[in-house]
Amino acid sequence: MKKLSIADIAKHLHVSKTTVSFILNGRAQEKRIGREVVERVQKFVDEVGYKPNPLAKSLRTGKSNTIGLMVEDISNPFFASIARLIEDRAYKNGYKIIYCSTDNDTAKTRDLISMFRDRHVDGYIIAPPEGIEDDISSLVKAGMPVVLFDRHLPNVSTDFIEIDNLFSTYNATRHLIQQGYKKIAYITFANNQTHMLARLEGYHRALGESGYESFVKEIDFNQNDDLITAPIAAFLKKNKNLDAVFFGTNHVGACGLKAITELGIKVPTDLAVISFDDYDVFKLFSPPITAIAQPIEAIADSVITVLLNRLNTSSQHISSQSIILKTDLNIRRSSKTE
Amino acid sequence: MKKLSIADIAKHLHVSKTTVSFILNGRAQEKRIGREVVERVQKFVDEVGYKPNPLAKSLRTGKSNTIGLMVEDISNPFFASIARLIEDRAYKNGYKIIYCSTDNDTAKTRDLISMFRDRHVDGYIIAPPEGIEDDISSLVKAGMPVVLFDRHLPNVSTDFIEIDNLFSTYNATRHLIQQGYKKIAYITFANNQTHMLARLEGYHRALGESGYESFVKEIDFNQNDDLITAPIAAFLKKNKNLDAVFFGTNHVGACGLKAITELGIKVPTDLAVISFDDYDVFKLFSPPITAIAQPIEAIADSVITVLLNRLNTSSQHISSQSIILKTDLNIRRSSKTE
DNA sequence: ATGAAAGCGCTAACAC
DNA sequence: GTGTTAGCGCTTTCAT
Repeated sequence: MKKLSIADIAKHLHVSKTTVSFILNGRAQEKRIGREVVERVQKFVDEVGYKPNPLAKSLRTGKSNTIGLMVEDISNPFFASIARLIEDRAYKNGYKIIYCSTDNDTAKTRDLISMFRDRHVDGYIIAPPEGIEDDISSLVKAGMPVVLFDRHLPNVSTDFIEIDNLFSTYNATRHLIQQGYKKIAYITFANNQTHMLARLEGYHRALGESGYESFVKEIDFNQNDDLITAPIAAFLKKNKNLDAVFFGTNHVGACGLKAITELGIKVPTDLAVISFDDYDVFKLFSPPITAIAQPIEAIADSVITVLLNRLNTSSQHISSQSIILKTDLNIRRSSKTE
Repeated sequence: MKKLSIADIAKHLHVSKTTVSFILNGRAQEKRIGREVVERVQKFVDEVGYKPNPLAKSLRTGKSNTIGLMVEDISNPFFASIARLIEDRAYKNGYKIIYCSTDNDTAKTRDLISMFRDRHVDGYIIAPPEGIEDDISSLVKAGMPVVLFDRHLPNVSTDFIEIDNLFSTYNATRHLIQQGYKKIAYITFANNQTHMLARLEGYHRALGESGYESFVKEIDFNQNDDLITAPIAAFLKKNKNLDAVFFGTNHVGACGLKAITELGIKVPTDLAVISFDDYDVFKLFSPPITAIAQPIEAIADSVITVLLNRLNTSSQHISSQSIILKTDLNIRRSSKTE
């Protein structure tokens, strides 16, 4: 039983392909096609379960009903959760997602973008790595809907969704200070993108207000956890005078806890701990770790809403919009003195 | 600057589309096209960076170079990691992945399969939910390459990759028994699929050999963690006489630890703990949790190798193959008496 | 060894 | 209102 085409339907019903096509695309009314015909076509289509071939449709219309999603690493729970929510919303709106992990690697990302473009994706959702400005710009200039999230590119004018990174770390650092901690270190990935710079800035600002010294340790981004854990352990070992440590991402935080465990450091008596991103590990660690929770649902929702909006209204005249979302500081025992 | 088509190339070079097409598809030799022509075409194509439109190609050939990946939940670290590895390998082989989460929901999965089929995916990688036998069967009968993983469907003859579930739980339960534990509970999702039944069976077999009583608690699969944690907590509260507990999946394990923490149960003094699947949380919990680690890389590798193999050799005469992989029991402090 | 042309299944401009 | 038809960009048969 071969799959039937619109031509088969038309022939069987003794009407033309056009008529069927119009009806299927909901333009029957607009084209003033007779009720009776519309019903006959609808009925038959339902009966045989005919579905237009999306490939042919895409070739003809130039739209693929596909969204390209590029995250840092799909196996990172933060990105995986967001991907999950975006996926749901996209499918509900008739779009499918093709995704890939950039590893924060510019060259890889460039390849991936060109692959997406070859595949004729209709829109892009990207957590961009450094140095990818030009590629994104040319995408935008070509009229492609592009929504950035998690971070943005200052010189590229396109939609983006971010959280209030600066306030988040500022607020969390203030919390540590209020708890009486004075020697607060900040451990993070070496990264000069908006989100990480803002986080660092929030930390510095809070310390500055209290006239405290800052201790920053930057780790190179890496897929291998040992290469993250080891430098953290070394740093903590060398700086025994610290009384608190702030981890800049969930990944750094998880590796940091590994280092702390290995070194036998007691939390919070020896060292208070806060991490960016909330994560199973932080809730279950003993003591539970104070963490900055990003509003995953709200992020995913905003991202897809903004993108679908662009996709549907072909209106280029909406200039780019940015949405900044709030985070929650979940205070747990790792950062409390009493 | 419009994207050029094969016709543009042909016109520019004063050859026919056919010639260009043959050269691009590496059939120059076979078609005995002159070296000189081949080189000219190659050079020009490289120069202008021409890429054939995959949509048109797909429409014509019926192949989409797309693999459909269906997992239980892409935000589960186990599936996310596997997806990540499969993604890498697939891209390297010119395939793209479109994925979705089934939530172990048969109706949803059915819809998703039909969507994938409409999209003309070339092959399927599926962690199937219960009750989906017929749909998978008809896929297989239609000649589609389908690789199942994590679990399989006994009545469907297609390739699958699994781990040795029965031995894994048997072995881990034996370990608990050797450590002197006698009242060992097994907490798992209510599920009648091959992998979960085998795990349960391994547990029972080990207990049976020692003549110990079994205590099984089944939890309904759910997206909401609280609805998993609560019944576990209730179970543990009601059965204070237990001296060890075995969690059947990483998700149950993580929620179980939450329950244990909330109840203030001391591990392993009050209760020894083992979980299926290894996971950050288990390594960092204090004490670290003994866990059965699945060979993620090997699973992903086998899955994609088997599928690519099917995809390339159009040989239907390879009857279905199954691969069973070994797990590692990572013994940690949560299950040791001394 | 190379080219003309058919056709994959669909949409939409244009004719009637 | 409905039908005819020309493509979208590619592969491949068949003729030369």
